[in-house]
Amino acid sequence: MTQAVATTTKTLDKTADKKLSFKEQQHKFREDAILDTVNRLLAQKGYDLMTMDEVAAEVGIAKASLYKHFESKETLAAASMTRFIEDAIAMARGLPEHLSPLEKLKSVVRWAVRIHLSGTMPSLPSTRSSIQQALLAHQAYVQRLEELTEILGEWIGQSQEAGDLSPALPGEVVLYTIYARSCDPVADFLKGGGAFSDNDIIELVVHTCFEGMAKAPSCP
Amino acid sequence: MTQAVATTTKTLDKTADKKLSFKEQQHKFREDAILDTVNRLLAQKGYDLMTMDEVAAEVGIAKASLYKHFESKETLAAASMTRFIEDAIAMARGLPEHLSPLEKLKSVVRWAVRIHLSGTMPSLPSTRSSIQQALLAHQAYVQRLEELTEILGEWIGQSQEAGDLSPALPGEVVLYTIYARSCDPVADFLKGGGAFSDNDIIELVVHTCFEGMAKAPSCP
DNA sequence: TAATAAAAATACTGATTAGTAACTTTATGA
DNA sequence: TCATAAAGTTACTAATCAGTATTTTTATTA
Repeated sequence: MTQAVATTTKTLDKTADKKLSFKEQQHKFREDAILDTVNRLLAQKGYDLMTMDEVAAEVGIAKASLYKHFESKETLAAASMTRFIEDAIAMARGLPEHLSPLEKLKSVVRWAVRIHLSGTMPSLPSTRSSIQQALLAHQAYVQRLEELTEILGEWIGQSQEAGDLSPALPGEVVLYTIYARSCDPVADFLKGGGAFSDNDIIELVVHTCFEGMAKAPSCP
Repeated sequence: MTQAVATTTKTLDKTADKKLSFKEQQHKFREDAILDTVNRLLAQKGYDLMTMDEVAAEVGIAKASLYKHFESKETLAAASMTRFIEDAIAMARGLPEHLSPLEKLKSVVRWAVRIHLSGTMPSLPSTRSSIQQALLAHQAYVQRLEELTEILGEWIGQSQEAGDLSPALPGEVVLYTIYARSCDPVADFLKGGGAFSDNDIIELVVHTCFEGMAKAPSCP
């Protein structure tokens, strides 16, 4: 695993190690295919309802083969989550420099909600899932999450100093709120209603997240 | 079931039918005890991870006895949810008349977040739970939910007309957002952090819900 | 107090599912 | 071409859990 995370998947990466010949490339390719499927299944049904048989069937391999790649269901889900956070970090780092910290934060939420709406965000439903706790034992995941948190934390501080974000709100509140809005069930409900396009939904979620629902008091 | 829903539980209701002698009273009492337990377990672990053996054990009865009261796990969860919505309706109807519609909406969110924080909100984690869909087949639940939705819908319309809520936001967006904020995982995270009291958390959630996180532009 | 009916407990069934042991195929390199 | 090692497959195990058939207890009424 020579990194090469970046966008979403299927990186062939011919440049670096030529050693990754065939077998190893194929291995990595399949591993990415597995993670893609897991992302989708986690998004659709959540950890508890996702079965290893199902994952194997959708990828088109035998269940036992799954265990040649990942040692347990827990590890598999953790890998899926980790890759997602890595994508988020890459996205955040790739944001244009000229954007204000607040605009950067909004961009992250937009990006996440779009993925959520596409049905490929491996977000474990809510706090209460058998995995949520176990996840904290997975070093790679925790490390990436901390990395992302640091990036966002910086922007939050800057936004508050710049007077774009309410300085009265504790940083953790802003951070958790941004994370929570990124997989907000409101987006699902609105999508289910069918009255709005994905873009509409994204802007509605971002707007209520940052501007709230109350009407801004008009200046006299 | 002569209604008698009201607050939380254990209504003995000696006034009405004297016919409810002992056995029947005991029956209803136990049913309420079961639902209390289910509320707590649903809040803690969610539908999929809650087992009928566990419910029985916590109530202090045998599993088979559970099935004398509720015909299936699904029915049991639906009953729990239904009672909760009934409580919400009673709460909403009991709000002081003098409050503005916006204040009433905020009060509902406050009430719900407080219950959520107390660990007794039977909210099924997110959209992806095996029960969420099945729930829509339960008449009583759907009916109560519609009733609550109508009450809140009215207040939302009034708030928008009064210029308290942004008229640009579609009513459904406001409604779904209020429902979602009522079981917002942000509250759990903040509680887990330990830095805030329940009252702090409630006000933070209500504030970000209605006023957002952006700093209100100062009037020149 | 005896008869009876409701409710509770014991002890099962059958289905599902994470994980594995043993065997087979396939690509690599000598 | 043949030995080998990795990856794949089939066919299992063991555990968990919703739901139930049967027996036992408890409470009410005659």
